[in-house]
This record gives sequence, structure tokens and C-alpha cells, in this order.
Amino acid sequence: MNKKPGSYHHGDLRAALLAETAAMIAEDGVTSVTMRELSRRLGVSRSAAYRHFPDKSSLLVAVAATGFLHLQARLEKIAANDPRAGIDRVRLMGETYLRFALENPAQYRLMYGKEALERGEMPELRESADALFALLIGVIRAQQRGGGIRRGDPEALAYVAWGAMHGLASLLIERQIDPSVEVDTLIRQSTRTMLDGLRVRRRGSA
Amino acid sequence: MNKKPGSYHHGDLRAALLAETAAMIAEDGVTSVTMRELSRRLGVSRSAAYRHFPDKSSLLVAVAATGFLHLQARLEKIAANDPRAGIDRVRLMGETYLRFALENPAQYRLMYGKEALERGEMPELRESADALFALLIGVIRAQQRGGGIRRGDPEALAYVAWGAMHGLASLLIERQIDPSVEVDTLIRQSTRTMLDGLRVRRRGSA
DNA sequence: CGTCAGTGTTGACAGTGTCAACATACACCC
DNA sequence: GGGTGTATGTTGACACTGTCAACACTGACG
Repeated sequence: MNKKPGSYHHGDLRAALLAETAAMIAEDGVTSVTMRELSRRLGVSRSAAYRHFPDKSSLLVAVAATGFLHLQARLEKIAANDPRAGIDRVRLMGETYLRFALENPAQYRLMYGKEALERGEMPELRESADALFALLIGVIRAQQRGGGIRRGDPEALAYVAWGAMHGLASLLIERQIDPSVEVDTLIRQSTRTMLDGLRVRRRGSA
Repeated sequence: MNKKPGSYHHGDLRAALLAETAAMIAEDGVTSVTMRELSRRLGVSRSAAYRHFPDKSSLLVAVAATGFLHLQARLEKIAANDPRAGIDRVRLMGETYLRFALENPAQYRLMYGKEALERGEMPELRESADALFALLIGVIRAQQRGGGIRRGDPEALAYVAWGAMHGLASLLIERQIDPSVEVDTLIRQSTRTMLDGLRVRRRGSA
């Protein structure tokens, strides 16, 4: 990860910054990321990063965005290739979403924790999150055609599903959940419950 | 909020610190809370707060805990008094949960954002969150007896319900949701969908 | 009145993000 | 090749942060 000693230019500092930041986040949480410590690790001076990112927040946004891209890639693979059919495939996607969150807790937190990323538009982050959401909507639409999910605005239903998964992920990551509860069971159960709710034909309004 | 000028002692600095911190959070987010600015606002020296809280994180934890207590109080009032019966009362509680989150976004973020609160046990925060969760479990149990919610471990079902509500709250607060979507509709719809999922008798395992 | 614990203040320190001024090195044109 | 401009990296500085030790004041209780 370090630049070759003696060489003034790094080679690909931008990529190294992204990778090392992600590593630091995984090791010790986002608060442990410091421009100075980051530079130290890369054997580079403290303000070198400012040639590639206008400020610390932008760097973190970039890392968060790659998190969304990774997650999307994992889900897309299932959506496209998995042998399971219909609603079972969707269930697997839900479980995969939760597993990703549990495997990368600090990055997951960063992806949704815009407070840490200061104010601002952050179009990069928005786009990557929107792409993930678009994938989800597509899945819902397909299931509506197949009859596994009830009729209704697919966007709204997608928010409900996304919210349920994200909420459980967040509770698990923040250790809000009694450790005696078996995580795998909870994941399966919540994914199923959510899909049950999406299948039922309602008495009330659409 | 300021102490009387000329008086050396403040009177009740601890309470003033909690109130002013909550106010700053509501105004400009948790990152705007600075021990020095906080002291300035209260007309007190920058390290006066350390007579009442061992560090900044403890102060924030205390504010977060009062957030849980407020939310719990609001939900308890409904659980105890609301004229509605059965599942409709639960639905109202879900909607109230979401409304609280939207009315106090920054504090809500703080309640669940343990990253900002450094490492450590934070028993105060855990207790207040546990109390809220205990209330939820009680509601689920009652509905199971009444037949509005299917059988099964009430704790696990409570996590599913809590997760669904928290997730949607989080997505809304982080502006992850298309602003053209009508929020009230989404709140009603998601609460109902969640409850539909909890009512259905399952084909699979318990 | 004396004293003592509780509370508030001041000075200091190391650490932070960031900027302006400077230094280097590579890419490209003649 | 020599010259030059642009991208990239470095250094010094600044204002700000959380926190601590040493000190000061105040009120309560004997």
C-alpha cells in the first residue's frame, strides 16, 4: 500500500486512499479515520489527499458509494443467475442484504449515516443508492407479475421492503438486539414476515 | 438558559447542559455540538460541563437516553389510553413511532448512532432502549392473545416490527426516499404491511 | 467562624481539518 | 534532446477541538 520510498509521486494515490480508508473503517470505525493517520499509513504527507478529494467528507462519500456498488453487485448476481425461482429468490436477496450489512458493519453505517458526511448534495452517494433502489423496484415488479407480491405502487412497496431490511440491519449493527437471539433465524424470519406482508391482499385502501 | 451574570454558581448546570445540547442538536445536528460552543451559550466556562459529565460522549448519551424516554412515554400513553381496540391501536403506535422520528430527526439519529458516542457500555442508553423494547413486546403479546398477531416467539416478532419501523424512519430521515412520495401514505402503508406480515399464519417453520 | 466538598475558571497540550506557498516530476511540443 | 506547463506531493501555519491540572469561589454544616 505504501509508495515506493524515494519516489516523489505515488502512482495511484487516489485508489490507495479509497482502499486504505475502507480498511481503516473496517478495522476501527469511521471515527478512527484521520487525514493525518491515513497519510501516515500511505507514506505520504498529510495534505496530499487534497489533490484528489476536496475535503475529508468527499473522501468518505466516495467510500460509502463504493459500498452501495458492492452491495448492488452482490444482489444483482442473485437477481440474474440464481436457480431459485419466484419469491424464494427474493428472500435470498433479502438475506444477502442483511449478511452484507453484518459483514461490513462500519461501512454500512457510513453508507446511511449522512450526518458524518456533513451537509451537501453528495450526488455520487445518491446515485449509487438510487441504483440499488432501482434494482429493488425491478424485482418487486417482476414478482407482482408472477403473483408473489400484491398489486400496488411498486415504488412504495419497495420502500417498505427496503426499510424493513435496513432497519433490522441497523438494529443488529448497533447491538440493539439481545445477543441470545439466533441471528440467522432472525434474518430468515424477518425476511419471510416482510414478504408475507407484501403478498397479502388488503382489506383497506391500496 | 444563561446563568444570572455575576453569580458564580449556575444553579442547575446539569439540566441546562442537557437542554441546551438537545436544542443545539435540533437546530444544527449533532456535529454542531461543541463543548466550547455549548458553554458559550450557557455563559459558562468551557470546562464547566466536566463537573457533571465525564466527557462529551457521556453528555450525548444522556441526551439520547432522554430521547428514548420521551418516545416511550408517547407510545405508553397510546398503549394505555387510546380508545381504539386491537390491531388498530398497534397501528397507531407504529405511526406515532415514525412521527416522533420525523419530528426529532437529529435526536433520533443520535439515539441509534452509537458510532458517534465512542466505544463503551453506555448502560444508561441501553436501559432506556430496553425499556422501549419491553413495551413493544408487551403489545405483541397482547395482540397474540387477541388473535391479531400470529403465534411465535414474541421477542423475535417484536424485533421484526421494530426493525421495519426503525428502517423506514431511518430512510426518511436520511432523505433516502423520493420526496415526491407522500410521507403520510407511506407511513400508513408500511405500518399496515408490517402488521399484515405479522398476522399471517405461516406455511414454514415457526 | 472554620473547613470542606462541590462547582466554576484559566492555562495548557496534543490532535484535528484545511489552506497558501513552495517543490518536484512527468508528459508533451519544438 | 531541451524547455515548459500541469499534475501531484510537501511544508508551515492557523483556528479549532476535547480534555486535564491547578486554581478560585461559594454554600452548607460543624
